[in-house]
Amino acid sequence: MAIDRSLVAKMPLFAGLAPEQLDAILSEARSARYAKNAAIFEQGEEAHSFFVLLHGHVRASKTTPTGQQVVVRYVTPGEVFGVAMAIGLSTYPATATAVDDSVVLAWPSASWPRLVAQYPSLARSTLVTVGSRLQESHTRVIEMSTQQVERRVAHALLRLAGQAGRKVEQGVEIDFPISRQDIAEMTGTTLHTVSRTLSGWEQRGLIESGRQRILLCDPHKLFQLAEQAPGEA
Amino acid sequence: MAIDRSLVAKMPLFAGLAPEQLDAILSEARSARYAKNAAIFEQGEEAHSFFVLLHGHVRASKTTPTGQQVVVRYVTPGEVFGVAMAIGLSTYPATATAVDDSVVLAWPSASWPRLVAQYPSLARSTLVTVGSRLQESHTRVIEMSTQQVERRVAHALLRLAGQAGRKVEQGVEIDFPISRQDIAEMTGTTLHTVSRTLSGWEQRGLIESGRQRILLCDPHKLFQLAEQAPGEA
DNA sequence: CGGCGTTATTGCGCCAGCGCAAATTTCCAA
DNA sequence: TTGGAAATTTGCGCTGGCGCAATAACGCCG
Repeated sequence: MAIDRSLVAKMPLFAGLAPEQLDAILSEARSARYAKNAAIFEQGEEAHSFFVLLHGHVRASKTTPTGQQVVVRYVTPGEVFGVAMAIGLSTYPATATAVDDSVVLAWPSASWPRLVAQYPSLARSTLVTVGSRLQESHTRVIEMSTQQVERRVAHALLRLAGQAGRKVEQGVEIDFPISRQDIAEMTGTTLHTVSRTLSGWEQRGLIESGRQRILLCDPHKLFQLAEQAPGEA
Repeated sequence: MAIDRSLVAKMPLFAGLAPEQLDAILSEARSARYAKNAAIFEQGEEAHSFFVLLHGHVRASKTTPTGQQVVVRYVTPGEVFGVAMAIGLSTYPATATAVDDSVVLAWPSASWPRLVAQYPSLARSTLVTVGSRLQESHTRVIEMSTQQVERRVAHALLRLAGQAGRKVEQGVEIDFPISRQDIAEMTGTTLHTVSRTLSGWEQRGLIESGRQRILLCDPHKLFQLAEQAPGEA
């Protein structure tokens, strides 16, 4: 069963490849479907494959030795993930979980060296991808170093809305199930504090939320909140 | 003035290159010396060059719009830095400052696309480098999310000692000038808290410190401190 | 050798946000 | 429809560590 070229032609990873080259690469992939909450791979496991997300949403998270979890990022369709081999790791540094029913393409990690040798643009675009994740991670470090919780949560919501926001009548809704706990693990706080923060915003009409569901009603006000200096309340 | 191949032959960036290839690459580099506290490049500036550090130590830091600084990392000899172009940026995302008299090799960023096309192993090794920095950054996010200040500072010191530790009679000394403020900016705290923490350790004989100087007398105890669960005091 | 700027130390008060715990709501499966 | 698990909300008390401010030590340079 061949995979349709049009599904992936516009992905950054495959930029600069001729249609035949793309077909050749795709012919080596298998596609797989993961149900909501299914694990795609686990932290520490042998990195047998790398992936491109076609449909759905995937959470990448790390667990500390004491069992605490931290969400590294959410993967949106079109992104690569699990590229451990490319960055010199033989095991996955994080756990990938489908947060929604998801469809992926998968290649054996063992094919990576040959693929990059054959198609140098793969190395270039992967470098750009990893580089931008490094920037994001630095941004997160800076936020955690210099901002208090409310602003961090605001930033996190706006980022999620930008990556996976679905426009609806009353605003922008985050297009996959996400809990208070998840947001806490993204922002370095506790689900209690996130709950309190969101409750406050809901009362002020900035958001509307429910079980694993968040709708941004007033992204602009939220943005002001995220950017405002500590003094100006 | 040709640059001696032996200086750089063992660097990961140049792994897998033949001696002639190495010479060809080096022939395009210029070397430069920066005095202590000199800026090598500034955040936001056009990314004209990328660098390899030959000697000395360089601090990479980011400044927030409100003027707060965060230390991204310390560069040790043999490492590349300023590879903005390779990760798709046209300006430097951080400021690089020599913390000691330092010597670098520099290539024009404009040469990067040609160099990687010519020597694909450059892309591969840069990908590994950027990937490992991503891991480090994630580690830092996790530490800031889950550990309290004392453990974070302990981790930071141990990491610095590993990268730039100089064995002396009484222990391991960090081999470049570093202030309490610097450590605060690495760990997401304030210089006051760092000072108090280090004072405490000094009284317990774990370290010895002075102006911009830190000596680890008992790295093992420090390690226990860094790894111990919050409960076990 | 003395003055000055930088860096480090330390005391004190305060508060953002954590930890605990209990109640409540929502969803799902049987 | 009902039972139960998971997610969320909220109150309360406490504390780690920040902010401020004053002092002290260090090193450089004239």
